Amino acid sequence: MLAWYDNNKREMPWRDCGDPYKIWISEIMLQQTRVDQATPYFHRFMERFPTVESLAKADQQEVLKVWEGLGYYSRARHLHDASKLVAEEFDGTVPDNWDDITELKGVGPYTASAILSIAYQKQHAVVDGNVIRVLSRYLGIENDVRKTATKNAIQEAADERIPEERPGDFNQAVMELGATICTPSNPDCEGCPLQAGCVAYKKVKTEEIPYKSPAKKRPHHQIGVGIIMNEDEEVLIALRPEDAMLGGMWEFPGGKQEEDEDMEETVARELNEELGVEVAITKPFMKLDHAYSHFKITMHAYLCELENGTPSPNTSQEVRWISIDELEDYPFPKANRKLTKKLMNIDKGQQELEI
DNA sequence: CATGCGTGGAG
DNA sequence: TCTCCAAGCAT
Repeated sequence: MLAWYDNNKREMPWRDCGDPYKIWISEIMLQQTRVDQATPYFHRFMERFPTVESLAKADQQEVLKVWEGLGYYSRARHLHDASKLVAEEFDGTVPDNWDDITELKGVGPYTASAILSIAYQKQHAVVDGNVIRVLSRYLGIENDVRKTATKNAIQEAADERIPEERPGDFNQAVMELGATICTPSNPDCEGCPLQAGCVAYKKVKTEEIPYKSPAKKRPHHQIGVGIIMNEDEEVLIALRPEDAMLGGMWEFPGGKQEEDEDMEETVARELNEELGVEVAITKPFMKLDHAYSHFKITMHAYLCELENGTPSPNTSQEVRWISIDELEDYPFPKANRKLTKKLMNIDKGQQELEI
């Protein structure tokens, strides 16, 4: 296993650096995220926040701005909170033991094991999606891997096999094998160093194992959004509640279409509920599809004008009028970012025409 | 213990 | 276009 890894390991941001802070950041970013997607974010993050102290001193908005586009934004908020704990309670050093490190927000069994084994050579086995796939096939575990009980059994099996020597490399080897050889479909069994002892291979069951019960279908919602523009060509944006989905990110106000309601009515109603104002719809601006983790939307955005009232943050932390130029300075989630990009492109085009 | 949380790439 | 899935965690 280790010999295979030494000959086949890919370039990893944390490899050979041994810096617990870098490994911590990497592992948080890699939760539910592919290496290729996280890598550029890792480099930008380290450039902006090179030390625990620099991260602990930063504003949450700065952290979320660097995280923008990576998703699962609670990871960024929890990481930021945890950096303050490390700075204040652990002398700026990432803890090197289970009890302390699992006190950090966002650090669960996987991340704790990864940091302790890779940064500190401690004997803790990681269990992630790759390990679940490799071990379920290798051991012939046919139970539903969505179940907690099955994952617990795999954790036990991994704990029994984590070696005293090079535990971090062993963990990375299993994950790497899962990412490159023991893939979900069409695994490369002929190139696999574990073929001889693999139950799934012997039983010709690599397609049946791991067994996963069917996922629930994601509902599809129609969302109406209002881009309110004032005489100074500023637009109104709202800061989402801390503990909500996309918490701490900015957005254009809006919400779900209700039955017997056309989309312009939806926008007017939502803006009235969220801001306490009356608006007039100026014209349709953009329609786009987007998929979140557990539902899908079609977003219908309209340009609006304020007719009555002063916007107040009824359902948000804060509302703010900003110029089109400033939109890029604020952290927006993906769907809203598509709207700001179009606004910025139009704005730029007009300026060029005026010149 | 089950469910809610983003996004982008692959098939 | 659609579904699945990827180095999980908090609640």
